[in-house]
Amino acid sequence: MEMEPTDTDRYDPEAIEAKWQAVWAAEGSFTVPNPEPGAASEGRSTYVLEMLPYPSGELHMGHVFNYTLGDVFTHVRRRQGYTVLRPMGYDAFGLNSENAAIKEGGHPRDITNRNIEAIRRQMKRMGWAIDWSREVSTAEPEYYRWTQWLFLRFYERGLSYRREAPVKWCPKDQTVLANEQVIDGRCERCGTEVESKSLTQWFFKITEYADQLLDEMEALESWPERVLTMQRNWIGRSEGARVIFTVDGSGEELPVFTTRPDTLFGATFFALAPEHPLISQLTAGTEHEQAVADYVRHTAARSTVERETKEKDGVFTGRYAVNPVNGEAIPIWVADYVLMEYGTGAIMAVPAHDERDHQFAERYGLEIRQVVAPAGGSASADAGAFVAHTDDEVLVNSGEFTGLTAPEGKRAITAWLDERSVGEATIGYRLRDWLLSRQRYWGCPIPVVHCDACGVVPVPDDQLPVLLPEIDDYLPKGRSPLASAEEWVAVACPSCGGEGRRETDTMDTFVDSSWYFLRYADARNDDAAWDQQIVDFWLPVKQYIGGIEHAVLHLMYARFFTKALNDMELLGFREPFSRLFTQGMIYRHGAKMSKSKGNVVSPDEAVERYGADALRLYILYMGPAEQDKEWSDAGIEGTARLVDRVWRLTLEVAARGEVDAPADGELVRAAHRTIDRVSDDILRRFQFHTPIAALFELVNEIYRVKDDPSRAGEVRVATETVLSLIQPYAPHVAEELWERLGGGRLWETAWPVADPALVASDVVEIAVQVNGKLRDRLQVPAGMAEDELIALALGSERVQAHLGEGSPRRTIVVPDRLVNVVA
RNA sequence: GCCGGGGUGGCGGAACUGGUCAGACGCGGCCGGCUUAAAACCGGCUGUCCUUCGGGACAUCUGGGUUCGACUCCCAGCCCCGGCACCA
Repeated sequence: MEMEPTDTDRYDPEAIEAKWQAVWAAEGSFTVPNPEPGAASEGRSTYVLEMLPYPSGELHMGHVFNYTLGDVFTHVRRRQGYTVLRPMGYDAFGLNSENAAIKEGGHPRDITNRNIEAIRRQMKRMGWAIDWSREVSTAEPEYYRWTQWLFLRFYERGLSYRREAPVKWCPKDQTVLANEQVIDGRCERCGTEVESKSLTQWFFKITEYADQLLDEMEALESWPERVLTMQRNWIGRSEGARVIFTVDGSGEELPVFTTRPDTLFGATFFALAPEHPLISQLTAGTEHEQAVADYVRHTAARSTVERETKEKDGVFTGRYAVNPVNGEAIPIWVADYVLMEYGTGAIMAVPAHDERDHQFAERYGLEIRQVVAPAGGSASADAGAFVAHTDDEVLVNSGEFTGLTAPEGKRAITAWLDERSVGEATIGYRLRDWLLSRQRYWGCPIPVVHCDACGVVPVPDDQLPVLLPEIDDYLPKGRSPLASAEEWVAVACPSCGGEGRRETDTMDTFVDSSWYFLRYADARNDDAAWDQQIVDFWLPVKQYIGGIEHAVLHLMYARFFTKALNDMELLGFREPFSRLFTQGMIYRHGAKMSKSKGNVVSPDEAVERYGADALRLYILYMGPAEQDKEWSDAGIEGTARLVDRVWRLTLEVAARGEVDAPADGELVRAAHRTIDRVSDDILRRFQFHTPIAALFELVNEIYRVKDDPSRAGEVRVATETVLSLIQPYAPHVAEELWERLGGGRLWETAWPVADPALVASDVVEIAVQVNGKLRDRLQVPAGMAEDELIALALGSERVQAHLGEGSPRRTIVVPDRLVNVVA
């Protein structure tokens, strides 16, 4: 008679997950102590880090993916005997959280704290092995005190400064944005078209590190090529020359930047950006003054997007610039395709060799003079700008430089200019300084005081933190809401004691997240941002995991911070993240999961339905971690089935107790091969989906023979292997079943190592090919000699059938793998 | 335009340094078992075409090439994705 299954026999994820989560919490299982002073960071300690979440809502599947990936890696490393620092925190300040608060109606602090609680609960429900003793929130004074302290260190070194500059303004968010936060002329967060304004703002001098950010990429292991490319593109280094033209008549200098000094003899006009400060002076009192002023005004009224898309236009100033290389005076125009932000805001225009200059010259009938020609060719009739450049092109119509190749010409002309102090080799960058101030409430206050007598005065370290004042009306209104906290703003000048006013702008959230990975190492330090010995022990982060969307923003800012702090001798390393892994995004029904599209599957929903373990397995099984993936509701049922199969299998094995059957055989060999595959995939290849396929295979194999009593010993060994290998992916069910099998704490056991003798097989299958086509397969003992293999292969009937008459011309043997007979 | 990454069944993908019918594993589909029945579960089949059922031919975006042997290497092209872009 079949017995009714009892409750403890049925797989109940909710109950066992709650049980083990409680055990881990009670025992502080994943808490990692700081090292003893003087401990070397070499050897068996490591730092695994995933990008911290914004608490602007609940966790979504992208987070589940990110943190499960890190969790699997962490478990394996810990079981290999490594001490793994694996902390968690919340990027709690900033537009994300503040906008969430505005939407929900409430104070940002309350909404943020509520979201943090929800996220923490979700994280615990997923069973991630996090060291909760190091949890930080960037919006707490214990944290942002040190953000302010760091700002002051940058300020002391001239790496943060204030200046008036044209800046990008988001009219919806009512705040300025960093260049990195403007995508296609729109606000990165809300998609609103940004405007241009001239404002006095705070900047970090990241441009000073442009070359180091490029050159020190060499030190980065296994950063994805696309991330490095994006950073290179963003920094936009280009080598060229600074050439000093002069205003005809006044002699005033008009420097330009060009990457093509070899085309200097082809400059037929000169152009200034409409914002160029010299324009009014050049035209003052001339007949052109009115027309030029009108043009400048018109251009200013155009949006950035309009200016970029319409046909280039401009206006003549009536003045001329003198070309230093030949003394020629060329007309100075004002043209809207010249950008004030790049180079010097002025260009020498070479219509024959630049597409844009060519268009402009055509439109206004300006001279086009070819000075570079293809090798062996000569100056051709005008047929558009000749911009192709290969190294064998030669200079023509270029005075004493005629006949040189283009690269030679570049060097020679630059050297000629340099000798006469009218130019020099120089490098241009696309990268601009990082605009860090924001006219919003929910951020870290900038710790300076403005004093009429003393100017900008830093708040002394011992007066930190400058607490963010509690105000009711925090809504953005164009100037910082902090300005309305009058009692807070009014403060004695730390320098002279006179009347001072606090800075009312707050910092960009990316400042908070540019150093959080340092704080984790020494999260509870009340005396310093960190103890350098401790930070140097854990860091750099050995494995960083996060979304591709931070390829330029966060990842470049954090690199900049680390380099600057290293230069201040606060850190012993120059790159924060040795290895980086960027995960793909999760889609459903072909679109990114989002509330507005109604295609969201919440982690809570999936956990309730299938359990955290099935979700953890599925999220990693979907496909290669670095690619975008499509969520499938049916797909998760596959891994839920796997968990259930393992559950039923183990209970059967446990019910049998000890068995007499031998604990070796083909199934044990299969188990050892699986150990090899799983370890190699995770540790060497950083691949997380194929190990699950390997586990599916092993479980399938066990199921095929599990009812054969003579194999009960093998079945037990293989089942234990499955539990051990699945533990990083499905820690709750693995732990529960391990306990039921009579084991101790599975998460504390050593990660299994395959026995090489069991991985290798004594019988191998040899492929026999004729002319590269497979015709037969032979089972032979491993290590068979080549001539024996050839003899066997030639003896095969199938081979003979395809060989026909005559003897083979050649045979190729790959030991233990194949024989190829060439007829 | 410049830079980077890709293109494999109905779908997600596997094949790691060129070497066993390319397509593991999962999803979906088909068939069978169990069941009064259904679900669940268990087992089998599932690239295309031909077949005398032994097998054979074709097949990893397209076209060439290297090689005994190519998803993998080389050349040319097409397509998709990402970054940068009036950047001088």
